[in-house]
Amino acid sequence: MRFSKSFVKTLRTAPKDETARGAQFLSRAGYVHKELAGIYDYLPLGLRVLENIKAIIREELNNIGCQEVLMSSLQNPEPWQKTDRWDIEKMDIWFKTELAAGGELGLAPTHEEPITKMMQSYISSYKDLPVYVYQFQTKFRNELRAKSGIMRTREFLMKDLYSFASSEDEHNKFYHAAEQAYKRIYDRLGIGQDTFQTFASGGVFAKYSHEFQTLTDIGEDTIYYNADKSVVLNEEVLNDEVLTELGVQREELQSAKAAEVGNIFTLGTKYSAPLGLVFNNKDGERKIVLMGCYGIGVSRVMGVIAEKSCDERGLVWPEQVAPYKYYLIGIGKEGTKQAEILYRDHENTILYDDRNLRPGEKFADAELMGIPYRVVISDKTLASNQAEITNRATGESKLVDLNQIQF
RNA sequence: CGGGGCGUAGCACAGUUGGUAGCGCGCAGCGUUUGGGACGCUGAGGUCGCAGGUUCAAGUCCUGUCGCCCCGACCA
Repeated sequence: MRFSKSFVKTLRTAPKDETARGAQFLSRAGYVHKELAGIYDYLPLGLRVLENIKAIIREELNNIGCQEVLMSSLQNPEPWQKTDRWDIEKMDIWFKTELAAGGELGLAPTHEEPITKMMQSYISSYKDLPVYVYQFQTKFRNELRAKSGIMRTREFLMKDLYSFASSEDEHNKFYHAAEQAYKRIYDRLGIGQDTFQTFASGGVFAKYSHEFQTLTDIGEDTIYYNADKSVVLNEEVLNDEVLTELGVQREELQSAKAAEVGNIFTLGTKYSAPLGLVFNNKDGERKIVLMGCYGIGVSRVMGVIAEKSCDERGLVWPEQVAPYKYYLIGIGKEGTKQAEILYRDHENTILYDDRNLRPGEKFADAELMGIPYRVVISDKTLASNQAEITNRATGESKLVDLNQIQF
């Protein structure tokens, strides 16, 4: 991308309605634009980050046999009434709307009910199982209080995956595969080091669920963990019974703030029973399908990465999620000429700052945006036919021969 | 939803006892600059969140309403 053609501008001061550091940088660097509290637009750079995160998730899920779909955002109340979740008393985060012709509709807060109903059309035999279906989809949740930029919002992008199995064995096998896939995903997103699979409340379906919690001061959850972090649990399940079950003492555990970046649940027949998702087994008996659900808040993950990967000057994206790998600056007449040539061959990986500005402003924006490598070509570097490459994370610079730069 | 703070130009802010709105950044033009947000001159940009009310006169006072931030509660 040519910076001069971008409609987005960077800001020198942070909008006063953002207080989280990562959120301030995302606004200042032009990744997102705020519409309302908890409601954001993703600008070209922000969209590229989201797409990079999605690509990693998609790859890992496809690898364990999942199939991608895209379901509707407008939802039929009927299956929700059957599971008793349509009532605002039962689910207080509903956004509801209505049809011009009469009748209510819901704006997708999640998709257990619709997908269970949808799968009725396709599952009728044990031969159809197991099956794993996921999507990247916008969810709407009428949160009482949105906060921390894109970390807790009323409209957000979520990857939700649902598994359908014919037996507990089959279910457990996939549940485990999903755990492993999640770990690989967080590793590839650059937050694996600080992300822990955590025992959490099972909500209404099961005794426990597993959350994936990433350490960050801005997180809303408090997690407790032992010395080698082999046991990690959410504060909400910190009680004697659980401690005994996990075989740890309260005194061994220390606490930290963390943000939930994923959650996996065993649903059992919670939805398949009331909605009648059944299949015939080998003996011709009707059985209820066993389900699981597995979520990752894609936009929240982006917020968590931004929050964790930044310094006084701005963002520091991990290479795999960065919107561009290189930020190219040409200084001086000849430097600019060479930069143009370089850019033309690598338009998709280079953010080329071709604006008619002094170098200092370009350096500042390169750092604010957090592009992993800054490439500078100037008379100074051209004297030896080289370019200077600076690593955003480490600050280290090195000179590389122009014809040897690997893009 | 309880408590606290706040809405004035794209962003950040000032605006005295009520007297008809200002600074910085950014933006436009010209010129000088060009390896760390440079400078000079000129200029554009506001129904002061919205709606009522009080007053000769409201950014300022009153009522209502919408929205924003923080703490807490809540969070399949």
